[in-house]
Amino acid sequence: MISQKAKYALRALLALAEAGVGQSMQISDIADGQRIPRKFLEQILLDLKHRGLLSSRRGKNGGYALLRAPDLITVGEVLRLIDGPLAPLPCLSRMAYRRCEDCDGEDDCRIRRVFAEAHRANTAVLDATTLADMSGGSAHHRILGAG
Amino acid sequence: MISQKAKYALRALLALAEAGVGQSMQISDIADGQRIPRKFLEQILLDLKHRGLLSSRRGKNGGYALLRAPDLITVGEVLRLIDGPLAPLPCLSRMAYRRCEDCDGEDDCRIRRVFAEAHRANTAVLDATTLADMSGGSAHHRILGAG
DNA sequence: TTATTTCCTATTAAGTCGGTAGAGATTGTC
DNA sequence: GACAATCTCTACCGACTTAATAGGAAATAA
Ligand code: FES
Ligand code: FES
Repeated sequence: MISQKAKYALRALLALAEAGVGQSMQISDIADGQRIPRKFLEQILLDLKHRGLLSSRRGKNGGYALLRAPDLITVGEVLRLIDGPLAPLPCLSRMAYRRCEDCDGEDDCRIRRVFAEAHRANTAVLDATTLADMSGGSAHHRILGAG
Repeated sequence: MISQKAKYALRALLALAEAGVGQSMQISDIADGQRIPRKFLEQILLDLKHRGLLSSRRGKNGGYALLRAPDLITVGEVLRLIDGPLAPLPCLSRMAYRRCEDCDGEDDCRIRRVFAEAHRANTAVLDATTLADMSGGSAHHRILGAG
């Protein structure tokens, strides 16, 4: 399961994407519109800002805005920012690789082999789908749409 | 990430699969051979027995044995038994469906749509790969091998 | 100067993870 | 029957994560 936090993040980003790349929205507006606890959303947006996905302005007429076009932000990227590694095994993570201490060797590991394939299939979808694809309404996106 | 427990379970089942369907192995033998904490493995095997995957016998010369042929036990099934639902969202789980209370409707939910596809891709692999496939050494198995 | 808004840190309650501990029940052997 | 081996069951533990909530500090606009 993805975390509730990641789900909130995606909904918030989707709202910002639909507002437009330069356009800013305030926390309260997003929280109200998307049914997200306000103070929780504060943390999430702040986090996304620190990680370079959003810009912000304080004070009156402040708010958050996307720093990148929606078709350049993938679901996989957002998920990794919020929930951490997508990989089902530490030895398969690209962002947080860790050797499996209880396995003999990665090349021979039969568990690793099957999960590598499942992981590849999974991330093929998540890393190919952008916020723009999600907004579009159609389930098709870059890779699958072309296939 | 899958849990350490699930990883242990798969390794133990793989050991039992290689011993043969009727053949039994003792907890200690599996624990030693697979580098799994003995008492933890006890719980895992007991759990797998209660869930109908293993048979057991107590007392001297006791042990555990597979109740089904290795080519009839999928990785996906084991994972669901140990870790619970594989689905990335409650509204996508077949074994533990729960409505998403913070979403408007499932048909319109854009988050649901992308994760449904990722989930389908993921489980296509996990539900098609059996213990026998894993033992086989080749990365190919039923569905992918045929495609 | 005041209202508005984001920024930041701390705290919390409940749950999960990866074990450990120890007594009980069953089976085989002498 | 005694005894050892083995699985069975329940409880417990510390560390960590999750989904928030709280409250004040800092910046901005009017
Ligand atoms: S090497 Fe990572 S699961 Fe075996
Ligand atoms: S309906 Fe389940 S994520 Fe929206």
